[in-house]
Amino acid sequence: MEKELRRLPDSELEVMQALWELEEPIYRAAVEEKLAQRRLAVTTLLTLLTRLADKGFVRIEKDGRRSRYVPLVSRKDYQAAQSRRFVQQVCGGSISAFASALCDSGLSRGDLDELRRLLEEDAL
Amino acid sequence: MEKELRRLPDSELEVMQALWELEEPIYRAAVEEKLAQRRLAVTTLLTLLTRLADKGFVRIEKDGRRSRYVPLVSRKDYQAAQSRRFVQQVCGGSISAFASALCDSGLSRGDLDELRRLLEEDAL
DNA sequence: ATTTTTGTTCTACAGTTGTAGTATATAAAC
DNA sequence: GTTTATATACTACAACTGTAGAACAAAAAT
Repeated sequence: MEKELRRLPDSELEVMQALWELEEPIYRAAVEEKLAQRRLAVTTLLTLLTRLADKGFVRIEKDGRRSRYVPLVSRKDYQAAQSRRFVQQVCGGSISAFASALCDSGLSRGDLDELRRLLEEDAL
Repeated sequence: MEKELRRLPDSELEVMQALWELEEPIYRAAVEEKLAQRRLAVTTLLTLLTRLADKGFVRIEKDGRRSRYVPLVSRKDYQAAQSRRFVQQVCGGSISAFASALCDSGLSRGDLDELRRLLEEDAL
């Protein structure tokens, strides 16, 4: 959980999100379908998958003419690493700044309450 | 508070952080000093300030040969906007995912408790 | 007045990101 | 076996980012 995962660019993150939601084995077609609303050219998607592999987020396994895409970083680890980065970089490590930011972020009162409740639960 | 502020690249954000910590009027020398540990070439800093101006985050006012740099976006607004973006983009809008991410983020127990307390306070 | 310093603007350039066309290999259909 | 459809790899390219040297203007020093 303590890995220093680099922040992914938006387009690559979207692809990772798709991978995280799919069940292995994952082939290109499934990713494409999951990202249907994006309307990416097939080659664009393949480029992004290759870049994710270059960065160590995905392993590409050949399976005949096709490829299987295996996520190497878990969603959980990525989210945890980026949360840390966010508090550090955007809020200068200040928890109070972070709390105010959340309160002003446009999250609903309900969301904020839920967050508080979840933090409480976890504290036990 | 509801502005859609674009995410700044790391280097530009660092400069903004410096601007937010300084008191106006802000001249280049002060920013340079605040960022002393970065050891940027003067021209690099000036490039970043210009780019921030292009993006509407800073206004540059001529004062003889020198320039004053006036932040146009408040730290608070930026942090709020980026918090929203973070929950949406990284956590897919899921508060529970966000809460777990925070718990796994390496923030200390104390920090998490403080965050919960601050959210509670604000809820009143 | 000339040299030196200082402050900014221009130009530059490699690496990253967003996006996709072209080429190539191979499997499927005829 | 030749045509056709697929899947991936290679190439491309503009915009953005990180970083800074070169050019230029003006003020300060001599």
